[in-house]
Amino acid sequence: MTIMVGLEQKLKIAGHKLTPARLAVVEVLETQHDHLNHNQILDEGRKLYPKLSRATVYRTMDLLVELQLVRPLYLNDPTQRFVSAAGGHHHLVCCKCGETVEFEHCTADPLAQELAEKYGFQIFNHLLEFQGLCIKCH
Amino acid sequence: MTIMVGLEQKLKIAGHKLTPARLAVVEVLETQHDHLNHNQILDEGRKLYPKLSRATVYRTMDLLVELQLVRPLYLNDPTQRFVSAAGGHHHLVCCKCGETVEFEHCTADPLAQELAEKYGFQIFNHLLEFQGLCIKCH
DNA sequence: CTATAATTGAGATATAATCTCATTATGGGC
DNA sequence: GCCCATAATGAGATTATATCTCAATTATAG
Repeated sequence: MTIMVGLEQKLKIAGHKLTPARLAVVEVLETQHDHLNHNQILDEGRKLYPKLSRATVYRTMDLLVELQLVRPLYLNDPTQRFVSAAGGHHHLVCCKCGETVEFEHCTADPLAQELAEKYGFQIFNHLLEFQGLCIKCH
Repeated sequence: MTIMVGLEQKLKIAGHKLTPARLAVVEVLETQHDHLNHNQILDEGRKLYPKLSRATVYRTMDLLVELQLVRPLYLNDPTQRFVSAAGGHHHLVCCKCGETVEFEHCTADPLAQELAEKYGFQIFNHLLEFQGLCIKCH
C-alpha cells in the first residue's frame, strides 16, 4: 500500500500515542501489498515486533478505519481486509476462482457529489466491485 | 427482495431438487427485505419449515451465489449478507452508525462493458458502495 | 523525572463458518 | 403409482474469526 505513507504522522496529529505495536502495524501496511487481513497483518507485524497481540491489531485497524485512513473490504472469503481509504477502490472479482484485478478509471466521483447533496452524507471514499468470471473460468 | 421472484424455477431448471428446506430459504428471500444474513434467513426459514438446519442455509446460499441469482455483500458487521444479483447494487454506508441508504441511479454500466473487453471478464453484476458519515453523524 | 491516562498482551469468550456422516427424500424411469 | 440412485439434509462437532476483560505497562505532557 504505497499510497498509505504517513499514517504515523496522521496518528500522532489525531492525538494517539506512537507505540511500538502501532508502529509495527503501520509499517506493515505501508510496505506490504494491498488486501491484507488481520491475520496477515499480525504475522507480518510480529516479524517487526514479536510481542504484538491479535487484539492490538484489531484495535489499531479499528482506529485507522475511524480516522478514515483505511477502509475495510471483503473478497472471496469471510475475512475482513483493508485498503487505503484515499479516493476510491475498484476491482473485478472472479466468483469462481476468486482472482481479483484492480483498475483505476472510474466514473463514481461525480455521482458522489450528487448523492452527498441528495442524502446529506459526507462522503469519503467508495468501493466499486464488478463480479463475474475471469478469462480462465469461462 | 421482490426482484428475486422465480428463484424456485431457476433452481429447478439448473437441475437441483426442490426440497422443502430450499423452498423455505427461497420463500424467505422472496418475501423479506434485502441484506439478510445467514442467521436471519435461518430464523425466518424455520418459521416456514422448523427442521431447517444452519448447514442447509449455508449450502443453499452457496448454490444461489454460484448460479448468479444472489450476491454476497458485507455491511458494518462481520456477517455475510445477500442481495439480488440482478444488475447492480448501490448504497451509502455511514461508517459511524452503520446506517445504509440504497439508491438506483448509477454510472457503472458503460464501465462494465469497457472492463469486460479490457480484462476478458464476463461481468454479471456490480456493487457500488460509498462510505461516509450520515446526516445525523456529522 | 513524575504522574496519569492511554495502551497493551494474554487468554477467555462469543460469534460465524465449515465439515462429517448417518439418514432421508426428490424426481426420473418404468 | 412405485423403486431406486443419488442428491440433499440435520445435528452436532470442529475450525476460524472477532470481541472482550483486566491487570500490567508505557508514551507523553508538564
